[in-house]
Amino acid sequence: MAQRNKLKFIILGLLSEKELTGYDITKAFDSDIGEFWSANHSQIYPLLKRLEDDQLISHRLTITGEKLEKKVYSITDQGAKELNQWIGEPTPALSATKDEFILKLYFIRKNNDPRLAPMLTEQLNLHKNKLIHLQQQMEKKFHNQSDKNNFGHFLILQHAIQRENGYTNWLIETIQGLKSK
Amino acid sequence: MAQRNKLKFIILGLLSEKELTGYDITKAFDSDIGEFWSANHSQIYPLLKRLEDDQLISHRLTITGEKLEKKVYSITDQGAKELNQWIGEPTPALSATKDEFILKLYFIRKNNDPRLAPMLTEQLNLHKNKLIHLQQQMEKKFHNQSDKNNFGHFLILQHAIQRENGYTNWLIETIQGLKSK
DNA sequence: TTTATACATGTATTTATTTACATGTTTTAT
DNA sequence: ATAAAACATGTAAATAAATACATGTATAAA
Repeated sequence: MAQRNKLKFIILGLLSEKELTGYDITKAFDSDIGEFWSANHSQIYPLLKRLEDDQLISHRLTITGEKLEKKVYSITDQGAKELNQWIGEPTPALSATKDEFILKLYFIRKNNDPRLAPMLTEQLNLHKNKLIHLQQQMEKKFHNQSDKNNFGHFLILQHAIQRENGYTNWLIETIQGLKSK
Repeated sequence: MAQRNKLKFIILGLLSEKELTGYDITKAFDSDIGEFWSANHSQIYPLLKRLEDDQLISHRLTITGEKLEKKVYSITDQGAKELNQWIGEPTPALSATKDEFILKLYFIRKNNDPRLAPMLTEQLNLHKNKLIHLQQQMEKKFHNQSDKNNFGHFLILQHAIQRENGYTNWLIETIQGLKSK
């Protein structure tokens, strides 16, 4: 599904906290943001250029070592304005969660299909690992009390943990249900 | 995120149950399949043509009324083979769940941001309605005992209900948490 | 010291997806 | 009878996103 330019707002959002290079932004999708969005550097670099043309961000050059040039991007007032406008807008659409495993499951008609157990077990492993990873993130970033300056991040981590917990429980119960037949 | 041709398998999967027109397939995304995937007719019609070129499906013409032509598509043996191969393959990737609301939440830093309560309430309404809709679907399609010939569909409905239940509970608790401050 | 890995930034190509354009028929409600 | 809604099938254009191509630097490990 071609999203309506959410990536633009992700970049603005990341830059609203601190200045970053294109590489930093790319890396963000391997950690935090990666829990709920994905993007490649080949999409990010051209978009940075476009956002700068639109005066939503600007950059300055720095040199690392002898000659490695970095473009460090910052958000402009106009960029911050657009970001906050987007956040404040209603979010009425509940987009379909495109989960390939669920899709495959839909086309399995019989409860004695021999592929069911291995499929469910594979997913259980994946979601268990994801849950562990999320719990570690939570521990690492919000150990005892919640960081007052990243409340949204705390909430989405909490939500993701809750979701993966539910997912694994459903998988476990479904696997149990298969065995008792 | 441009998916790796999942739509192809959705079409094959739908046709593996019964023959359908392009219009029928388009409609499927408004109901069942729509819970976890989306597609427009402008994507479906050209793909039907391509799948027929690849001999995974075939069609016959029928006339409704005086002259309304319909192309009724069926899956071929080769198509069924590819479908089952896909279902049997591992599904190792856990794709990011692209949820615009969660994205916005991530960029809210302060727990006293005035936008939080209305945002959470809006989502609570959406997810409550979705939950009700899913429960109605479950009641309608699998009333007393589960249909033995649509076990996968039963499972994904169960999973979706579980997920929306968790989502609404999390929203309710988060809204409660905001008030007690 | 050399090698692997991470840092850093781009472009090109292909594919996926959305929105809009375009046309006509049949059925149902008024 | 007529109008609205649903049925039915396409194409065009724009945007989003993935994969592959392309190049070079800095740092950490062996």
